[in-house]
Amino acid sequence: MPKTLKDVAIRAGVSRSAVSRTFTDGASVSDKMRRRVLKAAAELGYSPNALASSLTTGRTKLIGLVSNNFHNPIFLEVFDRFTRALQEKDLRPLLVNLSDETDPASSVRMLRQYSVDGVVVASSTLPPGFSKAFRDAGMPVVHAFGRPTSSPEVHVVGIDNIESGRMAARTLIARGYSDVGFLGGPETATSTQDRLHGFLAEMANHPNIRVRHSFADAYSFEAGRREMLRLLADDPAQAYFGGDDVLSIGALSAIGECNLTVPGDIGIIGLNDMEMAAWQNINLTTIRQPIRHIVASSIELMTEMLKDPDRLPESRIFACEIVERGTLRPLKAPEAGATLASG
Amino acid sequence: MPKTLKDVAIRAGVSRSAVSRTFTDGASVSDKMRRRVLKAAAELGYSPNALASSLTTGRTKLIGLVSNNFHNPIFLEVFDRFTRALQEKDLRPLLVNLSDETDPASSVRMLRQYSVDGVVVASSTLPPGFSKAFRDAGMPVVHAFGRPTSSPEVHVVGIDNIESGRMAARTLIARGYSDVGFLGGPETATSTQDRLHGFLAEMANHPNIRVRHSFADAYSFEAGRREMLRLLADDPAQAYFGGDDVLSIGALSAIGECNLTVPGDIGIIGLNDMEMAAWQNINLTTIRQPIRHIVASSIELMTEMLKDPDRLPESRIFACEIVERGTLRPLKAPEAGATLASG
DNA sequence: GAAAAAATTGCAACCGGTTGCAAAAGACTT
DNA sequence: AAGTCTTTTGCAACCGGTTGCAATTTTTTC
Repeated sequence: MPKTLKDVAIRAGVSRSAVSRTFTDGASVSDKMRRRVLKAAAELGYSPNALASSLTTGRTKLIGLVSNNFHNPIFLEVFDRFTRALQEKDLRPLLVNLSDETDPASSVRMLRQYSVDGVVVASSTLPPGFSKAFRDAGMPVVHAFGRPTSSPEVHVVGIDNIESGRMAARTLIARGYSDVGFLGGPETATSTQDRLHGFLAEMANHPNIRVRHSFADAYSFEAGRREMLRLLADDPAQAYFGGDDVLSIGALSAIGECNLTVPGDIGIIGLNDMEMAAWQNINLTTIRQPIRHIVASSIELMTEMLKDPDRLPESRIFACEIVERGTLRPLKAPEAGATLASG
Repeated sequence: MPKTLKDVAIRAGVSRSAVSRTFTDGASVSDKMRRRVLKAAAELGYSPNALASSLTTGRTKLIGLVSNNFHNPIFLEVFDRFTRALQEKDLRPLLVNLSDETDPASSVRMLRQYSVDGVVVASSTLPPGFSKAFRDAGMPVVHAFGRPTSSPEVHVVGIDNIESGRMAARTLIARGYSDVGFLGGPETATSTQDRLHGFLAEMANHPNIRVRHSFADAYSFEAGRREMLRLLADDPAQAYFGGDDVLSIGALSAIGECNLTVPGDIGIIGLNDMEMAAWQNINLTTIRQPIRHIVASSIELMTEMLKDPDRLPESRIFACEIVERGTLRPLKAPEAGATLASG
């Protein structure tokens, strides 16, 4: 049913090469020829078959978009941005849902069968083994929201989780809390570990502050709520650094359910700054992860890789910033500056 | 770099056809041959190129997953379910983000270039013109979350919005509200129109109940909040049927900001039953849209279409159900049954 | 054990494009 | 107008598979 190169060639009375050339830019075609071909093509409603051309060119313009985060609303925004950015560059996202996949092998096969030009892994919880498996299969890989290291094995774009842990700590310190908690996401996630590490490191400078930590078993509302209920049942801290925003919102719910107030009885600071955090009935103080930049930078890295596949892996680290809302007690003006400066 | 059919054929010392046949099921190959080929393939790490084979078979196993709803958290669940269901059937979702697209032409071209086997349109707000454009380009189409009609032009799977409007109305009536409002999504969306229609139709049976309606300009938190703030500023109704859950949560926020209580001062019923609706600090009474079934049914319809492209378009309508939570005043036991029965 | 039927295999053409190469056509010189 | 240099064009081979057909092998039948 769909028209082919040949149909157009016949109709225009020219060779198939001529038609092919008018549709590949940079090819040598006279203006007269081009017009003639385009006319015939328009009459037939022809559009070239990208898959067929990929056979000879070796490029499909297909990019695997791989994730296992289909429950954290922040990833809807991530997908939105990724798909738009890819489309703008004339690339097509082939979505791969790794939600309950533990073995990279089958996803590698899947993506190889479709000869994707590259793979964007968008996940804060997928182990690095996945990205490496894709790379080992010879595909350019960018791991967005991954764990940047000084000698990355694949391109990684993300935030400095250690620093964001410190940032949370400094924020709590500046507000004069003397008994704080780290309410992390899954203990095994590297992001959790790094944030905890930074948090504790910063707190170590303040021996008079009591610090404890515990973990929820997922970056989810319910996990955050459950863990907070547990904490509230037995001598809670004054303020917590929640693993991420959804988890923190779960914690807020738990606090509300126990008829305690925020920030009066308990303070919370999250991480992500998802849309919901700004909702007036949530109004979560949080650390903003610059999603826009992370996505843009990942795509940029990917297009670079497409040009030069041998590019050395690189980590791109973005700074986070505190977004002040209503779930922490206000700064105490005088000491605050001093404390921050010392951090 | 990746191995080809030919490599395997040479290594196994057989013809290319033999290799091809061992990888296409239903083809005639002896056991001995198959083992021999598989061995060679394994040694080389060969996996067939799906795109190349699509050239001759005419099937890419690529399904366009088209949506413009990248801001409503409910769609993350929708994408999750769709991608998993497709993967299970050995189909691959090619994601197309139509967020600011108004003209179907370019998306049709995009999908045709990749010879997708079919298109799933997942959207409650895309005009039917899009689905038709895909169909006219010769692709099997299923419009999920679309507007079912009695003589659909493409397959449509969704809920009966008129009936859900009635359902909301009956629910409010049963709770004895005498002054109710319809707080719709964008006025132009067919889903909004249908729900309003059903809502008003049911209310027409109860002339003693005061009814008004207005519209938010999007299915979003902020739109819902803004419209509710406007309503609260000037003689609000006792209870509202919100366009969907996000919008209703926005309305809840507005109510809270005005220091009014729910359901004491104002009642709200939403639609969707998104995950968040169940969060304890939201606890929204709502009408559940059976996403699971809608997705499953859409995929089922799609696979049917792949077998028989000439299948006549069909509407599949799923029933919704009320999910009782905390944003409406409780049922009044005696009259309630009677009122419901009369609806 | 030979003939007939069934199953397996390879050949070669094809799917819808691209591209190196040589021939043809145009543009420029003188 | 002939010769040279560019540009444009078509031919034909190729990309990585599939498949109809005929040849070959295996199995069945008597």
